[in-house]
This record gives sequence, C-alpha cells and structure tokens, in this order.
Amino acid sequence: MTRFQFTIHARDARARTGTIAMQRGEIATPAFMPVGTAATVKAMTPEAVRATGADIILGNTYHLMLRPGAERVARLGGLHKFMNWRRPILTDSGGYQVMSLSDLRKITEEGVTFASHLDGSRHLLTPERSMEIQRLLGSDIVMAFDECPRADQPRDVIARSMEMSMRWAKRSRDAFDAGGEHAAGAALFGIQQGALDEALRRESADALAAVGFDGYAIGGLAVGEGQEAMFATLDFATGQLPENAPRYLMGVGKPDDLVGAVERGVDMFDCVLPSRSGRNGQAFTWGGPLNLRNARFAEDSGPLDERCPCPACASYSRAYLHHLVKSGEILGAMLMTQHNLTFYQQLMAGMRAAIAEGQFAGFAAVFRRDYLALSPLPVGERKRKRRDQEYPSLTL
RNA sequence: GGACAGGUGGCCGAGUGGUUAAAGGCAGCAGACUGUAAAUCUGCCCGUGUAAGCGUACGCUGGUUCGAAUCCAGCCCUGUCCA
Repeated sequence: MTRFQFTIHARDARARTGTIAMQRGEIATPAFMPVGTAATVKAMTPEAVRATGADIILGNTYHLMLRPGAERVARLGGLHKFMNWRRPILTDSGGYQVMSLSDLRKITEEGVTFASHLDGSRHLLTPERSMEIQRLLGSDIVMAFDECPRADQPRDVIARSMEMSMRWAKRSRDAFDAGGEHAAGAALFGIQQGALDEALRRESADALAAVGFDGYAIGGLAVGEGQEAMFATLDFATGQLPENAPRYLMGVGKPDDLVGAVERGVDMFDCVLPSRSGRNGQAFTWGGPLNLRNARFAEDSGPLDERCPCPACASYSRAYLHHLVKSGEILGAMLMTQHNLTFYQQLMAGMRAAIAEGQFAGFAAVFRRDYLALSPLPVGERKRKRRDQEYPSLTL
C-alpha cells in the first residue's frame, strides 16, 4: 500500500515534473488542485471536477468544522464518501482564515479563537485540534496549522509570526503522528512562512526540515505583494526547501503566476480564482482572461477558447455564455467554472509535457506571448491593445 | 358624463418651497477577485467638458414667489370605481 511517494520524472532547469503516489490515487505534478472549501467545488459535481483533469481537490478545516462539523462527517464515513470524491483530498488547516477572517479571531500561543462567521459561536483552533479535524475528515494531505500573516507587516511582526508557526508546525507533527491509522495512510505538509524576507524564509525552511514533513508548502504569498515580489521570493524560497519533497505554493494563482512559479521549482498549487472568477463571469483562455459580461461578446458565436476541450467550449458560444452570465443563470456559473478548471488543468498538463521534453522555456515563452502579449504597456493598455487586435471590428 | 387616485431621469420608485442634476432599486457600461464570510464587491450611469463650469430636466401651458419636481389655474393622459 502506497502511503505517500513523490517521484521526480524529469527536470528542466529549475522546473520538475513527477508523480505523487497515494492510497487514493496518483497526482501528476506540477499539479493544480481545485478548491472545494465546504465539501464542494462550487457549481461543479465531483464527476465534472474529475473530467477537467483534476487529481486532487482541497477541503477546509475551518469551514467544515463549523458546518457540518468534523465529527458528523466522520460518522457519515469521512469526507470522500460524504461528497463522493474518491481521489485524494488535501485539507487546509484553517491557517488562511487567521488572515481572511482577521476581524473575527484572537491569536494566542495556544491557538486561534474564531467567532464563527455563521453564528458567532466561539471555536478554538489549535494545531492539535486542526490535526484532529483533518483526521476526522479523512484528509489525504494534512496541512500543518499556521498563521498566514499579511505580507505588508513590519519585519519583526513577520518574524514573530513565523516563529510561532514553526512551533505550531512541530505541535502539528506530534499531534498528526498520534493519529494512529490515519497517520499511517495520510501525509503531512509543513508550511514555510517569512513573507518576502530571505533570511526569515531560510530560518523557516530549516525549522520545517528539522521536524520533517512529507511535503513543504510556501505560505504567505499572493497576499497583495504583487507578482514581481512573489517571484523574487520564490527565486530563493523553493531552493531553501528539501529537493526531494513536493513544494506547494499555497493559494496561487493566475495562469501566469503558475507558469512563473513552476519555472522556479514549484510542484503544487491551489487557488479559488478559476472557480470564483468563473462564477463572476471571467474566463481564462490561452489568449488571456475574458470578461464574459462585456457587451462585445453579445453576438460572438465562437467558443470561449478554440483549443479548449471542455464541454462549455465544445457546445456553447461566447454569446450564450454572455447571456447566461448577464442573466445570473446557474448554468453560466457551472459552464464557466467547468471551462476555467479545464483550462487550468490543460495549462498544467502542457507544462508537465514541456518539462518532460526539456522544452519548458519555449513553452513559457509562447504562453506569455499569447496570454500577456509582448507589449510592455501597463496592464490596462495591454488589455486594450489585445482586445483591439482580437476584435478589430468591435472596437469602440 | 361623474368620483377618487396618479403622471419624476431607459424602467420601478423616493421626494411635497431653497442644502435637488433630483434617495434607493433594476437595467446598462466597465473594473476587481490568488491556502473561498464571495453566483461577490467596486466605479460610471441627462448633454457637453480633462476639470471648474455651462446647458437642459420632474405630463403640457400659464401663474404665485427672491426661489417651484414641490403651491395655484387650465388643459392632456393613465388607473380604479360609479353611471
């Protein structure tokens, strides 16, 4: 029985492609993991999620703890059975909610007390309780409980936060290991912190390596610092982490973020963007993002993306999707999410193939040429220019 | 024919003498979204102008007033009810 095994098949400069083998299935890396916070990838059936090419999805400790409750999920046979996703599930520990719900929580060395965003009830999340919840859910990849701080904090705040997260990482390790049967079959990932600071990232990476984890996540990025700063951090952060374990960049990102991060040695990603943006009318394509609410799509009979194999592109026009999105129809959210998740998986598959063939640099260059355009114009100008090129007859 | 009620910006709808180019919602036009408090949020939305500003505007016409979407008169139109 395969508990957790990461095999690197090929390297191309700093990029790698490989396989994570687990009890519930294999994960091809670099991998993108759709986010299913509340035991559902919103607007998608699990069958449809799998059809996009996803090998693994996320669930969330904080949200499932509040509703329906980890103990209830356990009584119902675990998260996989509950939501009918039989492949691997990674559960975030609740660390992100320490930031995103910062108005509703209080942090101490012991842990974080949340006032539920649902009913105000108080819940103490500690490394130990987070491990217990993730065990009750039946998670395949358990994330250590951390504090994800905002990147714009002073260095000493970031340092203290990181140091506490490292103490919590050790507590997470100990609590996870006490998990008996679950611990024998699941994997535990530690999370590096330290914001944009190389020395703090180094310190964090060393602390995690000393404890020992199955995989290493890079946390605390894509929290408003901008792509340039994020890439500058990844330039040193991936190299600080163990070479033979998967590196997981949490919460990232936009398609061009993924390409740049894989280029810098990242193996795994998760992000709400393809699913949330899909619900909000934005489609990702090889030619860049499109806002399907825009009037220019009202009579565009072509598919979202010529090269996309998803059902939304095979059978429906931009005009129809424009109509569905403008009308607030549920089907619009479904088809847009289906497309975006498929596009993300196609992008990952393309990167994996390019790395295997030693052609990653060329792949990245072509991707950027089409997705971002060559022009060094500011984003707004660049978008306008691309639009003008793509739809000359509809330009106002 | 009569009695009530009412006619406000693309639509619905506040406003009953000055702080009103006129609340709010919808529609429309854009933008944002990165380990999901999100099928969400933000901006614009009479014309012209980069802007200050200027012009026009609350059914129509006239009147009262320093000042009218708001008060008065006549007319036109809509709804409900009675003949």
